[in-house]
Amino acid sequence: MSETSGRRQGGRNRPTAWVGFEEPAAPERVPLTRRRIVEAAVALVDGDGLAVLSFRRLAAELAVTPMAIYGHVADKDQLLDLMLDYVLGEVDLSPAHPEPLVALRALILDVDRLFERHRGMARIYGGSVRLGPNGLRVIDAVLGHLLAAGLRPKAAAAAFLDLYGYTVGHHQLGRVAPESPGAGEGGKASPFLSALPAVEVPHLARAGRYLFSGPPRAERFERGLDLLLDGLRAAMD
Amino acid sequence: MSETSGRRQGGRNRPTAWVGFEEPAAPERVPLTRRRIVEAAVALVDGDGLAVLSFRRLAAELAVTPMAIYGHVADKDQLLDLMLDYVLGEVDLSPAHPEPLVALRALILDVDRLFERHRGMARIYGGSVRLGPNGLRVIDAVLGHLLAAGLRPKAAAAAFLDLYGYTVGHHQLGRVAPESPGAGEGGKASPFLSALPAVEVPHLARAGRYLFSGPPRAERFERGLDLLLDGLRAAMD
DNA sequence: ACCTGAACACCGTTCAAGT
DNA sequence: ACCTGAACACCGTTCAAGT
Repeated sequence: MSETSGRRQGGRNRPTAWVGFEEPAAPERVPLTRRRIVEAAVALVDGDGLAVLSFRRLAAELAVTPMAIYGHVADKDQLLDLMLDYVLGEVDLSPAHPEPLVALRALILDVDRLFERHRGMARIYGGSVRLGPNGLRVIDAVLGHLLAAGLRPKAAAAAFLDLYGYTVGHHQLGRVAPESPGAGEGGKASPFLSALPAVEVPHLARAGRYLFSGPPRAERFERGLDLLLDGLRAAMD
Repeated sequence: MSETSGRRQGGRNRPTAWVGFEEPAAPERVPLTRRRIVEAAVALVDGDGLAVLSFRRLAAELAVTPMAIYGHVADKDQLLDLMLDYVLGEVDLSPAHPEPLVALRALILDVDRLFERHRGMARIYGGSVRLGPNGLRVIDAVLGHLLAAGLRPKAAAAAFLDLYGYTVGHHQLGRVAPESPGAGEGGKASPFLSALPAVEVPHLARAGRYLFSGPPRAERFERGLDLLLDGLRAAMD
């Protein structure tokens, strides 16, 4: 249905004849770079979801043959790694607060907003991911705050996994919504809240409507994050 | 390489001649049912990972044409929904303890063990999921314990999402490991811990080795779960 | 009613060739 | 050095046909 979108730029079918009327020396053909590929891929996923990302679609977007991409990226797995590291470069790592756990809170919330901006990117963690420089810097910053708060290295590593796992998981479950349009990536709705058998699932009938109709996901994330941080603080004493 | 595995049962090439020597009335052709399809799909994913699940491969495993599956399952999305609900039926919902939060802890740990048994199944939550009866029963049980602990419906719904999001997220990040064989689904290693630039990421250099070489994932999960539950308890007073 | 076979519109990726 | 074109071995899914 949207298979012509790659040709919309019109950079492909330039005139063949008309000698003397060509463009002066305009670089019609922008050189393909790894950065251009990754940026186009992220934009594609931001717009239409991770499911539509393919070398062929991406190549069309770049007005290039699918095989041209292989000159700059080894395979699709590496492309996903590069995309993840590219968006992780947007995280603000400057410590915004002298109190380590408060600075950490701000950092994690920034990561949360990142995955809110780039929906579908959190799903990449579902596969096996090779971390790049930006990913390493984010981990390092989180560990830095945890160590500064007084945690021993082993406890800091465990806390990082808890916090980051919670963040990634929240972005997968937080998008499962019933009947709200455009909730699922493919627009698929899950209308399970309508006509619930109250006899079989009485508690769901009571509290179920707050599962998805409550406060927005980002706010719910912040509440759960505070649970984890409070637990961390309590465990330190 | 393993493309012949579907024919190993030998149910396909029965003798055509030899009249009078046929099997008496043995039902050589086991009828295809939705249950058989879902069980085979779960077994396939348990063995080789979610990536190898295809209607064609599944059909080979069942000694059937790919199209035969469509008689019992609408499409691949529905198959994933059915698989998830099938394994969620293995969760023990009986309250093992009079104290609600202790019973809840046991329940969540049982879900964790479930995703440990069926690796790759937690990844299904990355897409849009329609919940089945078993999935609803699990949510209902979690909400029941939270309500019994004294949480108001709205707070119980929020706590469910925190706990379940943490569980699913932990099963995705917890499998990202460097260089350990068979860690990633495709066996892909991520050797980032070797030769880390200590100047750029000093905290990672200090605590990074505990990220993956520490206690096993299940134990780390339990520690993080207690953080959440302690935070819940503290927030109730 | 249930399964098959051929076909369509896609994939990632390899190989040999073009400029 | 960088891009193209054709081809291979896969996908999910539709359609028309078999029994």
